Amino acid sequence: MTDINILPPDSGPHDAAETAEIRQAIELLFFAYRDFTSDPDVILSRSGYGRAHHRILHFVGAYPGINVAQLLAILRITKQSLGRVLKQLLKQGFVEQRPGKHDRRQRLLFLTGKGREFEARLSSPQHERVRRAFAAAGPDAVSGYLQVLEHLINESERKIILDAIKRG
Amino acid sequence: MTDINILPPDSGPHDAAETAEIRQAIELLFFAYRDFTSDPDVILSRSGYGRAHHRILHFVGAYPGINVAQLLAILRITKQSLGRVLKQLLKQGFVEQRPGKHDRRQRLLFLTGKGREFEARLSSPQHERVRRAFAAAGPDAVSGYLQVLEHLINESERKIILDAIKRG
DNA sequence: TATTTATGTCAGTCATGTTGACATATTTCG
DNA sequence: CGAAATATGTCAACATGACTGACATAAATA
Repeated sequence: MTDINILPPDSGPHDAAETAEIRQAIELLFFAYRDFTSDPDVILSRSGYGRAHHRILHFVGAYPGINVAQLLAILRITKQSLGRVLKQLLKQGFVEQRPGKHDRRQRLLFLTGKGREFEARLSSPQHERVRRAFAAAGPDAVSGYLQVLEHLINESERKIILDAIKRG
Repeated sequence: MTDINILPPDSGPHDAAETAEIRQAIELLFFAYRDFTSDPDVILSRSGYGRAHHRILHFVGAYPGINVAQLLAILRITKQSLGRVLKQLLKQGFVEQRPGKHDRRQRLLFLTGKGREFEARLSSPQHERVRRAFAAAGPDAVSGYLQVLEHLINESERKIILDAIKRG
């Protein structure tokens, strides 16, 4: 037992206390996201739609005139997956398509009045949750929150996404 | 046209600029979570497992001796859903069960050595992502980030969850 | 004109969630 | 002690939303 135990045991490439902090932060993100996404689910399941519908409604609402390829890139799903859900939203009159001005192969997507109404109803409990959390945590905390989220995004796409979000 | 247009148009119960800020924050959370969860997917799909397996491995690893009911409450799924995935993890020797000391009906869950190893491999890219984001954003931002996440959690369970996370 | 691109669609499969019903062991209550 | 409640497991059927692979059409581009 001639060890000189200055460092804590099992201190690998990363500090153990720091690792615990990271684990806690990961769990916090899990729980926050779990509750955050549960808000629209109540309304959705009563209406016979799912989260996939909400995601489409959100991004078409936020970026009117978005095309199919862009939507696919955002959602990271295949066109077959998107197609099934989007077809329903078109048929129900929540979303409409117009051919692109410059490229007439493209189908630009827009929410109809009915679509905007439904999207707002789905989003409102989520908006309220975020609004309350921001108010409770205060502006400095919000700023830090946004900074960390930005850095969690893949660096390769970070700039493009941030630009799009701010313009949207 | 005798309107006195002092307020911006369509200013409902909430300020329009604030609403835009909330929408941006929601999208940022979506993109951050999307990329955050994509990390283990690469390893998982190569191994023939899914996110459901990872979630179980994470929480059993973080809370050794957790029982089935607690795990169900955290994941918010039915015991049938949990059962299917947990059964595989037991059979593959990643998780083991021991009867509860006080209540022998309970099955307390633990990771095996093999399970700890696999969990660490799955989590490491996620940990690295968070670690880098925290380092880039700085300690004050991290503190704000955590504060906001806490307030996004349902208020009714917030205290219990936070206590559990900090003890875990 | 030939090729590439943007989109749509058919068919089959998989992962993971759901509900409902029922079984077993154990604890707790009257 | 015996009855009821609890913790867990399991069977079956079904829904949602992912996936792959193949193929079709219209429009842009080389």
